[in-house]
Amino acid sequence: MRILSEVDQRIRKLNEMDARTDGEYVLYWMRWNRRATGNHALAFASDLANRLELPLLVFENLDCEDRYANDRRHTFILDGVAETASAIRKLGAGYQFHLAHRKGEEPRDWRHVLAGAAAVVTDDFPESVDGKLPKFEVQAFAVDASCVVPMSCIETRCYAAYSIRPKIQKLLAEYLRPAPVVKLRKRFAGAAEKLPDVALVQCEIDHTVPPSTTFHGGRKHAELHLERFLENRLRRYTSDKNNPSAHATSDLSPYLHFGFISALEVALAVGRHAKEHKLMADAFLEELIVRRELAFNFSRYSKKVDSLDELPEWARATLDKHRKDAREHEYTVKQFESAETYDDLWNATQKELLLRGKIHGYYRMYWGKKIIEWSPTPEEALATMIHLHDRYALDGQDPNTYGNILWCFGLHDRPWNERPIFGMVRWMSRGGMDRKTKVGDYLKEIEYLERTGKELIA
DNA sequence: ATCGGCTCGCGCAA
DNA sequence: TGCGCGAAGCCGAT
Repeated sequence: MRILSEVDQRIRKLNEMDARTDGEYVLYWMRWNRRATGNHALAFASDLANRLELPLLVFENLDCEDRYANDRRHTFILDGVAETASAIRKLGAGYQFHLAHRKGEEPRDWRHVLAGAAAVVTDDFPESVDGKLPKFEVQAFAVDASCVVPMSCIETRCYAAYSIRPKIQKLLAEYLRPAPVVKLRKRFAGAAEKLPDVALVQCEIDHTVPPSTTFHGGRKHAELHLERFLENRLRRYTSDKNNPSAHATSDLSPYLHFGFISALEVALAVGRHAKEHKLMADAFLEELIVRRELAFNFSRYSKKVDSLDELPEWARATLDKHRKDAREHEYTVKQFESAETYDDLWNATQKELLLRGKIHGYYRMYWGKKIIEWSPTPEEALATMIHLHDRYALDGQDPNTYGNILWCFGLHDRPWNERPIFGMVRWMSRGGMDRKTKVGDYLKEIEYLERTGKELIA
């Protein structure tokens, strides 16, 4: 009983319909949480299937609709499909995956799959990032399986970490527990459908962005990263997290973004190590939960996440006041994209994005601040950052990423000394990077990665 | 090396 | 109504 009430806050009815009595199964449309374990949406769908005495069918798909759809993201997603399929089928549910090859192509059998559903469950995600969900002609639910503390528990927009932190802390005891494991009572009948043969060349996507040199998709790789973090990195986390060449962070953001692993699963795993590394765990959980969920809160209460409109008033005013300030260096999107600035550290961070598909969190702040400094206007700087993330980052198009990018413009931050271009928005300098991080080691690492396509330290 | 000031406004105590 | 303090810093004074 407890479990159900606990799950309630995660569940949003998408309409007032009843389950269809002639339905053959409950359908879970897996979109943001591509995993078979630790998934509240899957758990709710399973529970619903049991209550209706029906089997469960999981439908996952990948289309070419995103204008930035490319080999990198497609590969990362497809890496995980066989694993997900086998794990879902082991639960006794059906699993279908559809890969669209053309833009505008409706998932094969989608109408047919929908027509057989007594009810539909899908992942809940902030609409400013997710877009509008289709109208379902059948009972439908959206479940928040992304946040540790469900987004709906925080009923106001929060202006900074300090305002969401106590709210989350208070609810953590209730929500920091594993997603329920639900045993399906009815097996999905019928032979397992063959997974699609993957021929990326045939997909109508951008083939000029190659797969990441470093990150492979799927549950197994997510778990390997988590294990490596717990074994080798967590104990150094607070001292080294802002020194990229020390590799003390989890590198889990691509896996969290595609839902191969959940923040809750990571938090619980870190919690089990917390006795030995209490302070480290606290610092990590602050970022994994408080700051990540502050970003979800921002997306949830924003109309647009890719604009400066939602910045605090002081930030918009101060950036506007300095709009016409002279730029000592100014670059075009193309120059940024191909890492052609005068600053070797900045160029290396951009190359990290081009090659690994992800920039270390600390250097990403520097990367963003410099794009503001070297762009003709704040609006163009924002557009450049979003373009580069959309195109190259495996953790792009995520509430967390929009939060990180807009932080560079003052979101969730406070004013500081007024200076050119930035006004009172916090500034970061190359001197600071040289002082606080081992820039030389990082440059070597990226140079090696660029030359060989391999990581210097495996 | 360390420290205070910078500057605004939310959120809570009173 | 007042007050403390804050998403990751910088700079200049000591």
